[in-house]
Amino acid sequence: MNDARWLSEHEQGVWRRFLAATGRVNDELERQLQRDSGLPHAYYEVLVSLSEAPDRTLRMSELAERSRSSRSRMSHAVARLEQAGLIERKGCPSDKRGAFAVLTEKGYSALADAAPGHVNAVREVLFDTLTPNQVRQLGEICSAIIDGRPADAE
Amino acid sequence: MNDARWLSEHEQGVWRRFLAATGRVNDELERQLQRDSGLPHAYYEVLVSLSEAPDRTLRMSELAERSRSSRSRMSHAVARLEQAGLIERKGCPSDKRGAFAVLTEKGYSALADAAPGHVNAVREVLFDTLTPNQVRQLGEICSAIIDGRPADAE
DNA sequence: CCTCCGTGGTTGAGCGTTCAACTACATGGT
DNA sequence: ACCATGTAGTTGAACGCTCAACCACGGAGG
Repeated sequence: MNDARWLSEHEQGVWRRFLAATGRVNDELERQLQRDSGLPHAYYEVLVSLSEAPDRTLRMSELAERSRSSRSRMSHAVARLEQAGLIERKGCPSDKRGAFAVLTEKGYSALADAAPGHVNAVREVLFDTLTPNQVRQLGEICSAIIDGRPADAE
Repeated sequence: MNDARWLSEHEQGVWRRFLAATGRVNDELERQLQRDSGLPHAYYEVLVSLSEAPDRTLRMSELAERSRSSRSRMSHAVARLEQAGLIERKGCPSDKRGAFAVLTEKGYSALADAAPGHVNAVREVLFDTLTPNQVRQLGEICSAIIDGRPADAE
């Protein structure tokens, strides 16, 4: 068990705190949303994506991309949200394989009801605990991770 | 939909990148571990906790705490890992309600086999993309989030 | 001793995610 | 026109997590 580039003591500390911190953020959000709106965070984000799209409508694959989700997952999710009346499916005339997901009125108000509590939870668990400088740093760190290569930061 | 402390443009950008970045890290690790070892990341961490404990043994509740997990989840997890032969359960003589989880030899070698690839994945997705300064910043940010209150950082 | 409550841990149902098929349609080449 | 290949989306089974209920034991008070 000693033939690889192990983490230094410091790196290991950061890594464990990273897991603890991101775990805490996720758990907090998940519990808050589930408790107050009966929605998993992933489904909440689907509603957000649709609410921001023109005509509150998106292709399934667009929706999957924006939620960084697989097509399969989105299929299941939309099925569930449809049966809850928050989304409707519509076929695509120009490409008969395609399908649109449309946010219903009920879906929009569910989102509007859920949003304030959600934003509040995000503030409490993240932004209220960080200095403005740390928020900026976190933004750059996340950009670097997303891009998957070193970013030029101070 | 306008009666709460909404996020500023900048905060929203950071928040979305935060979700994308942490999602990416999680997905990457989950896939790598599942592919190369057939273990979910959560189960891998259980093995790590046990491997670091004296006699490679821990009480169920200790194990749950260290993995920031519920007792129920740990019960299911240990059941699964036991049936895979990586862990054994032992009763506690002094408190007949209690139960110990013990890492087996097979469990230890499964961990030893999985560790290098895992560490490598952690490096690739996180530490290789950040400057040393950013790593330090990330550590402090995570500490602040864990503590749930502002930390005094530069 | 007995009762009451708190604790350690397990169980089962319900749900979301994953993975590997699978259907249906589009598109390019011959 | 035909076939191959690729793309859009769905489906079902397996699995992990959550939640509420539950069992078994320990400890304190009467």
